[in-house]
Amino acid sequence: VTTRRIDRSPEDAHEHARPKVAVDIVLFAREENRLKTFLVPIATGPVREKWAFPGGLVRVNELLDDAARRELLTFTGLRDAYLEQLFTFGDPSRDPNSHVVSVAYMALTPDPKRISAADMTRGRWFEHSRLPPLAYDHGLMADYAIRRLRAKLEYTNIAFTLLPDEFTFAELEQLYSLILEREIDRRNFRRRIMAAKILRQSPNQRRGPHRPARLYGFAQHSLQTIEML
Amino acid sequence: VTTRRIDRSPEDAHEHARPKVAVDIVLFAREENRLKTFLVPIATGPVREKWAFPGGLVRVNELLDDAARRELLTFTGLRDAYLEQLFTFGDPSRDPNSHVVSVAYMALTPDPKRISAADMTRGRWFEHSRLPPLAYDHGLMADYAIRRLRAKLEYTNIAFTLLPDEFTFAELEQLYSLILEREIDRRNFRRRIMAAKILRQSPNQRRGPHRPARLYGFAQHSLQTIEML
DNA sequence: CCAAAAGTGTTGGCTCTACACCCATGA
DNA sequence: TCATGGGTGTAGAGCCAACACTTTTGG
Repeated sequence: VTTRRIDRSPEDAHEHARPKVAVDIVLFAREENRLKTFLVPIATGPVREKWAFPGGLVRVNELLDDAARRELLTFTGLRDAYLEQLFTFGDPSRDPNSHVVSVAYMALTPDPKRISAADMTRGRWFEHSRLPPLAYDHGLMADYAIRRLRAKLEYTNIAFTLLPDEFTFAELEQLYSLILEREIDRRNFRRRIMAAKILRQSPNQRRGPHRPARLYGFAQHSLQTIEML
Repeated sequence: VTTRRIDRSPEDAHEHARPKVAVDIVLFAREENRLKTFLVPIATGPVREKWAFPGGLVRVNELLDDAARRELLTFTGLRDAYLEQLFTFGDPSRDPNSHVVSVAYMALTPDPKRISAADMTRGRWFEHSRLPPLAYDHGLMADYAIRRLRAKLEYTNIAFTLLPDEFTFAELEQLYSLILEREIDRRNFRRRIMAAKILRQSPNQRRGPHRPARLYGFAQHSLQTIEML
């Protein structure tokens, strides 16, 4: 009888002959009405001169989510970004150095500015539509992440992770338009968002050289699944 | 003899202190108009007396998909099931023996009977709605898999992986009804499936003590994304 | 001729899309 | 008073859900 997962294989005789486990984090934020992604330069090795998402090896007895949070903190100083597992990339040739299985995460933060100057020396923001050459298979990860983000915008309240506590309807609409890369009808959009009941209205207003805008916040800061577009 | 049944800190603190990588496969098939899942008994160790999905460690320089195919072949003899990565489970406590990060896959096959008698000694089919106690976090995997399958039934032609080359419309409808656990209106269903243009009509018929049924097959045996329910 | 499953259309309600003008404010 | 962005309603089209009877065969 074949039993499960008892370490019998020849590889296991020598302990190092196992794939390593890493996490990589595709961090998105909205800045200057652009969708941006945080990248770190690779200084040495076969893929130097390229950029990569923040990431690193998972430690023994560490949760995957914790490893992702730890690496994100290390590279950006962010402590409370939204995190979501995307996909696991395991092609042995994805990293020319050794066989690394990488669990890709998407991270979303409302304030890219919170990354301190010190942390900014470790990497920088790029406009998502104009990424530099990426190391490993990080181009695949970028594609996967943006597709997931687009999909979730349409059927969840995930936008709360990318907006500050208070924002105008126009800002919410711009966020959608930006990420989905299409124009959005203001009236239909407002009607649907209101029907979804995911916003609370704030007593405050945003003022400017024009009619003041009402401010809103998300009613819940946890992911809700609701058909909205 | 099992190596490293319990690999604990003294050794793990050093260079071998890395999580292992495994794959686990949630295999679904339709049999006797029930949705069934293949499980393997755990013979020994802390979780004996429980059942688990087929799976095992990923080898160095092996693709994740290849590892999943290999383990599926080992446990079931199936060579050409549909395979799709689901999610990666990495809680260090999920396996009491050691820290194993497991990449869960969903597998789908049209003919559960193809599993030979020899392979059936390694495990057996269970009705998905009546699973025995599962080892590790395989209950989570089962949930994740069925949710993914339900979702994909609604917006892809994934049903081709669970049906033989030719089938009647009633069989297709039963498959949907079975997995989605709800009744389906025959007329509306037929209209939508036809509108999606995913079927080719066969010249053959299925006969019985009643009006013969036209046979159909899927036009493409590759995954297509098309809104269909 | 009976039992059993296969096959087929229509209607009303609802949802979605397209579309343009007035409002409130600061300068 | 003007420039700027904020806020609002409606009508027509298309889509979807609900619903029941006739057909074809084998026994």
